[in-house]
Amino acid sequence: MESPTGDNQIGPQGTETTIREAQDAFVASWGQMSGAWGISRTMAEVHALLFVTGEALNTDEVMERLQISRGNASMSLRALLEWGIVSKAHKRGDRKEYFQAEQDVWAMFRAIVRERLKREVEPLIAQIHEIRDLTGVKQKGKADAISAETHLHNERLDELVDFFMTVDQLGQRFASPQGRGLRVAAKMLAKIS
Amino acid sequence: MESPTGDNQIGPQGTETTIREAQDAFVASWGQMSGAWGISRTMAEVHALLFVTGEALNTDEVMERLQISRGNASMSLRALLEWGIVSKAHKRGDRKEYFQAEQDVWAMFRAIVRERLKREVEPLIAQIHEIRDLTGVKQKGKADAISAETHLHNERLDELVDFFMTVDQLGQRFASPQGRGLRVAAKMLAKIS
DNA sequence: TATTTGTTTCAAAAAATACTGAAAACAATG
DNA sequence: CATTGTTTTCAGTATTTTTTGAAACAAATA
Repeated sequence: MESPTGDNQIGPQGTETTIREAQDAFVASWGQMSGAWGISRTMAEVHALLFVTGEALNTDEVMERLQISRGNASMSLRALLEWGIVSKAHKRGDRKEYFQAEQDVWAMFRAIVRERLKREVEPLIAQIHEIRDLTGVKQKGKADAISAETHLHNERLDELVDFFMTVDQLGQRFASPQGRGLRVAAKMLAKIS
Repeated sequence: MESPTGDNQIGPQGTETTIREAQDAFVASWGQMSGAWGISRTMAEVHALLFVTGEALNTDEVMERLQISRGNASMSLRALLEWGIVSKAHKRGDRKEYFQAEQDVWAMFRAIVRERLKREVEPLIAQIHEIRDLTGVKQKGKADAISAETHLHNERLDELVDFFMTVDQLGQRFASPQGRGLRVAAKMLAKIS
């Protein structure tokens, strides 16, 4: 079939082809992980595309490159904006909106951690707290007539809440803008064998 | 309807009812998180049930309590065994297999981290490495005729691999049996404000 | 204000995923 | 090795999630 788009096939054809293949392979690879992270395949692929090209693309370019519908592209891009790992951009003399991915990998994962704490960990802590209160408020002093079974149940939930609160606090530190320094700390810590 | 099972309704009825409700609430709550973690709702619920009751239950008890089919229960339990957060147990004079959840919350998350590194992070590192090699092997010395675009592409993937390798190494330390000590370290680190 | 261009929404369709239930495989016991 | 009790498998079905595409909406232009 003939190419309907006037694609920029500058430079030696071999090189250009290879980079496009590498990009496509990355998009597919990133998309495969989507299931494990609780996001849709398309959302992961759109992010992968923006990240790996490093360019600011508009909705039509994303649709064309990933062969997806307009609605799907629109929703995926909006979700990525909400996650804070993609931002809007504009080009002079063009009314279309362009989208670009955060290029700093550490900044990108700080944003992801921030968002997952907010969406998953914190609501879970709140819920477990509520459930915990069903079987007696946490207070050492009260020598109430609590069955051994209830006591164990309470201890299990307390331990869980404690764990998630630690995760939340650690995550917050990592995710905060000041958390930048953690990049160095983490790499050092990881290396010590 | 009449209760077909001779359930152990020992103790004051009020107390027993409350703990059952708290357990059910926890099962539901834990089940809700399943989507975000890429596992099925049932698998999360089965784990929640075993964790929150602290008991060793057999397949029929799990089926009855969660109102799920035998096949579903069997597959969920096996998956949990593979994750290493549930183990088999046996009762004297009973041919059925019983299942119990890891009760130490930190040990449980060490197992989860270990498994997720193995299933998700490490394969991803391998894949990105392959993709990276499509556009030239990593070697500073080679003053090859590489386009600026390719150079940037390579840098992006290198940064990503580097990040995931750091995560993998940090995770391994946390997940290792020796990582036990990290529990204390993490709690301390989280508290410093 | 009408027109043109671009974006969002959402009901319906498609695709992916999870669940059931019954049969097969397996294991313990006499 | 036949019987009985238990677990696993898997084809078919049900449910949930994702995607499409067209209408509604919004913003800029003439």
